[in-house]
Amino acid sequence: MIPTPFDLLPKSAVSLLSVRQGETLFRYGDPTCGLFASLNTDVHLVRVGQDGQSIMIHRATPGTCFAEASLFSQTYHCDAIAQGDGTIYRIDKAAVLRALEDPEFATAYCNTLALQVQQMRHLREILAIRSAEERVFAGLVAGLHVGQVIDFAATISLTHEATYRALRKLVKQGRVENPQRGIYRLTSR
Amino acid sequence: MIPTPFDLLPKSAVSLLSVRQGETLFRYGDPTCGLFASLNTDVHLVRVGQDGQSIMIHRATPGTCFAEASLFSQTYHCDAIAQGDGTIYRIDKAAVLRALEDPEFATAYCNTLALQVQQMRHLREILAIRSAEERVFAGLVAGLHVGQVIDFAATISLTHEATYRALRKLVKQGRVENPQRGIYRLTSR
DNA sequence: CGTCACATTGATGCCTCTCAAAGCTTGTGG
DNA sequence: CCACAAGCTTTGAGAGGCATCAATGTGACG
Repeated sequence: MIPTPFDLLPKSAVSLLSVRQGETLFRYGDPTCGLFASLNTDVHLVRVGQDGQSIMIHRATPGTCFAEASLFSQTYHCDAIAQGDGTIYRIDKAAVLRALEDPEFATAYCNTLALQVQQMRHLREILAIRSAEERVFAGLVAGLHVGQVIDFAATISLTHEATYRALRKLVKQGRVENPQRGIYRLTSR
Repeated sequence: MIPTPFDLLPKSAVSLLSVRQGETLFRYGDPTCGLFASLNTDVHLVRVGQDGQSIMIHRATPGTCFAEASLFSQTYHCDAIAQGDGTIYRIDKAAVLRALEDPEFATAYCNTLALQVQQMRHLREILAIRSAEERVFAGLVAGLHVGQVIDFAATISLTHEATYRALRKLVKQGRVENPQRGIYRLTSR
């Protein structure tokens, strides 16, 4: 149920949290107790700017881990807010640090982290694309999940209006198909 | 000389490469032989798009590692091109995988990777800022090194002209100081 | 002293953001 | 079963800002 490296941990290391939409898992400055993995809801990691505006720095999706850096830090560096009702795994910090003694776990975890770095670099590449049309297309090529178009737009840092217009252009060009209202996918697959 | 975790490796795991500007360290699809750390020159990781345009996906700076994901992959997923003459460390893939058996190394390396993920998320936050002025300021706050303004502009995905104009505005506001031509830093530090 | 790369500033146009409104779908309660 | 609300989807009009093209200034280096 939990993604790759953490099924190697003892059961006691993992605890289940039931959360409701809008609930805060941790706040900036809280002492770290571990990292998290969501089962079935998005969790937004946001940082509150000087003028009170919240900026999303990560959109954790079901099946992915977040707050990994907390393992090596004394406090959390952002706020985590559940985007819906659901279940979230909390993985104990001390247990993970202990498990790193096990080569199999250590290797698997490094693999996970290295892949994440690679993915973030890919996202960075996409964000560097100026044209909304090409950015949306690159996002689709990257395999980003287009569930709610609004969330997809936030992931690639466009307004949802610009994203809709870009999607429409891509559909007209035949590069993207739109089988249902609100459903988009690459052509020929 | 090499950043944190890798001084734990045996000397034989690290080899030095002398490179010249424009030289390619590896290409997309090459079988992986290890990861790299540059001593004194930038290395650009670029991916070549369908229309032949090269897109920078990472700007490795002196003292940082790159191509970590190659440890767990059979081939490289981008091209690496040295931006100047200099020396680059190549760290043997097999040696690192072996070193992960050592808990001390494994923990240190996970720490490095987790921090990198955190930094990438921070960069992602910066790239999401629409206003050039605020984006430049956020880049400075993040501690991004403003050596060549042109490179700094590329890092935050702005044209260098927009970056110069934003810097000028920030200087006028007193948020940034410009002690010398081409040198910018935050005020009061 | 000439070349070259970076730094800096100017003018223009396009593209995306912003604000606005209407269509579509789902769910809820009367 | 209908009405209404709420949220996503879609499209429109206008404005501001960044990209783009262009030119000049400046310093380093041979």
